[in-house]
Amino acid sequence: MSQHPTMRDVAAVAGVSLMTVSRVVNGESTVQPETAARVERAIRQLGYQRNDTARQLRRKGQATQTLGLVVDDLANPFFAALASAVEDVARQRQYIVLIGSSNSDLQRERELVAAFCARRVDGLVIVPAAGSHRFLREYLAAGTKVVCVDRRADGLDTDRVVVDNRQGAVAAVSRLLDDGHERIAYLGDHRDIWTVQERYAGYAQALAARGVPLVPSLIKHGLKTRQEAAAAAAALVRRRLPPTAVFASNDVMTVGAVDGLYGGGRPPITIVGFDDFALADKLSPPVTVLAQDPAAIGATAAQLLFSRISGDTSPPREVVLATRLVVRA
Amino acid sequence: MSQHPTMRDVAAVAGVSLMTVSRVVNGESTVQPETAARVERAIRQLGYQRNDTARQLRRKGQATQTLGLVVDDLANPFFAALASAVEDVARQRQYIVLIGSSNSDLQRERELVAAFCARRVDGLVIVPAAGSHRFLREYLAAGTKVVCVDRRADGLDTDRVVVDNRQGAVAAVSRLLDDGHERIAYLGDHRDIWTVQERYAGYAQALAARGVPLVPSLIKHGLKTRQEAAAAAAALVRRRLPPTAVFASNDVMTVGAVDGLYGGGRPPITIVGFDDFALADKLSPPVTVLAQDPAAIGATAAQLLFSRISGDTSPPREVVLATRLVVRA
DNA sequence: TTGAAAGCGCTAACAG
DNA sequence: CTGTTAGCGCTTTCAA
Repeated sequence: MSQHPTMRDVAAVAGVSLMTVSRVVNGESTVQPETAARVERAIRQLGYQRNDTARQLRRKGQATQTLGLVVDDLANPFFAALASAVEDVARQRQYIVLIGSSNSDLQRERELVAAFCARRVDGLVIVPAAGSHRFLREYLAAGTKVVCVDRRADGLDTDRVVVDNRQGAVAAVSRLLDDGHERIAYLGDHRDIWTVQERYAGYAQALAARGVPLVPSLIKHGLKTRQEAAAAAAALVRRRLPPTAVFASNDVMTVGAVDGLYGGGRPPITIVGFDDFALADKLSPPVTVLAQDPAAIGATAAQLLFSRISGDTSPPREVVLATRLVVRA
Repeated sequence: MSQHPTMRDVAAVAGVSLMTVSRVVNGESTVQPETAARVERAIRQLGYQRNDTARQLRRKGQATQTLGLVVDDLANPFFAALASAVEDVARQRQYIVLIGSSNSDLQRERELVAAFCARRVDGLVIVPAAGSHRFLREYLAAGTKVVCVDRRADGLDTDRVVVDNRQGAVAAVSRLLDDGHERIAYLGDHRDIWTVQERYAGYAQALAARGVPLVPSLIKHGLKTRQEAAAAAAALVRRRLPPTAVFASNDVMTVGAVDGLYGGGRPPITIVGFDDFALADKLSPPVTVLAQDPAAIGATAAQLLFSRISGDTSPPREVVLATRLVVRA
């Protein structure tokens, strides 16, 4: 329960000056082996561990070797995979990662960003919540690098890594139309989220391209949880004229749709969902999905961030990764 | 791209002393409103943001309000849910979280712990990798609080939160025996992981209790990935005398077993797995599981850690959470 | 090869 | 109410 010993303590025990301890701790070779050995003995004896925060303070202008990562919801496997990839890349550069979930709450996101920047992170990877991100400008102005992932940030032009949500949704819904479906329902999260907007736009665009009218009663926006999606899906099949297919705009919606539509002896309704998920191929019938690669998104974002930290000052870039329609019939 | 302005800069602009700026920044009410307003104007003008690392340095003996979290693999939904719960609890206490994955590598775990402690985290939540954790003693001695989760740490007596793995495995396998199974295969990860040991022990114990002999060729240890588990499962059914059931010792094994055993028109083999997973109930046949509550594990661990950080010095506690056998026939 | 002095950005403890 | 002084643990700079 003793406090942390300091270099001064080590110096006293080893009978040298504080500077000599500093040199040994930092592996400088200008210390006489004998002296270094005495210092190292003292270090072990006292259990000395360098205080990196104090170190960073003095080494001004130096990187803190810390990244901040703000995802929407870490418990969601999509964001978990993304976060894991960011951490992997960070590890290779000897960086450590501060993490937090915004839970789609802009205020919470701001608090996390503020807390991370107060700790002087070198860069931020952010899955932006809905709402204006002008507040980030002051951090950018102070030199903090920012890369947005998965979604575009409103009111801010930074590097970002996204997938082609609209084109993906068009492909998925077109496929359903090709297969003869006409009453295709839509299940989606709140439309203030950029990806949700794009995917819904793709849904509408694909229908319009074939002259199929949008049927408001087949369209459910604002679903936040698997349970809500399941309830919405179950309600759809109880209609006099149920849909023959459902387009689910993310993994939570898809799994919810499976909950609501599979089992119970009903003839299953075809589901196509954005985001791949484990065992989608083992359901009966299997679920066709638009697969993204969250690990690739995270890794790309982290690499982009490191190139900025290393001094790249070229104009903001947008990297658009493709989605892959995984047809499972 | 300007550097971060300091309190000194703000003071100069506002025409006050540095201390007055400090007082305003920290919301002390002893500053005359007019002066405070001038300072706040200067803060906005310069885009000043308090440097919390410098702050912590001076406020000695104070908490850094930072937690370190080391999981095995953040991309695994189980650990992601656990991590998310830790972060939730931390948020409520105004703490932020440093995170890292050990990928079952003790060396990597040590590096993460060292990096986190060098940043002077107040406490650590660790999913310990296999191997001796005596190295943690020096951090404990320095006052860092540690709670282990999911697994016991070899050679270290700290607070920990685990589930009753052995009893759970006994319950699961006994259930299979009750249903008339006798040739029950086992698929598991490397036995140097504590949970794996315990679950295998439970498997063996349940068989022994009924006088069913262990059949070495039905037992596959050391499987690390879903693919390896799938291959092992597929190999089992190609035997002359295939097992009639499989006990999968974690979610990766279970999903791999589903990969290897479901579909293809074969009569499916009964699977019982440790860890629940999404849509286990929607497979045909559905998969019976031993459900854990990773969020509860993480939240409990974080709460335990905070009680230690708050000064609780009672002897180390072990919290054992129950598993729940979710029978899906 | 080693050490002394100065100071990173901030706050505690006092003065005024 | 405001300012001055000292110093957190460390590194930079310069001197011995």
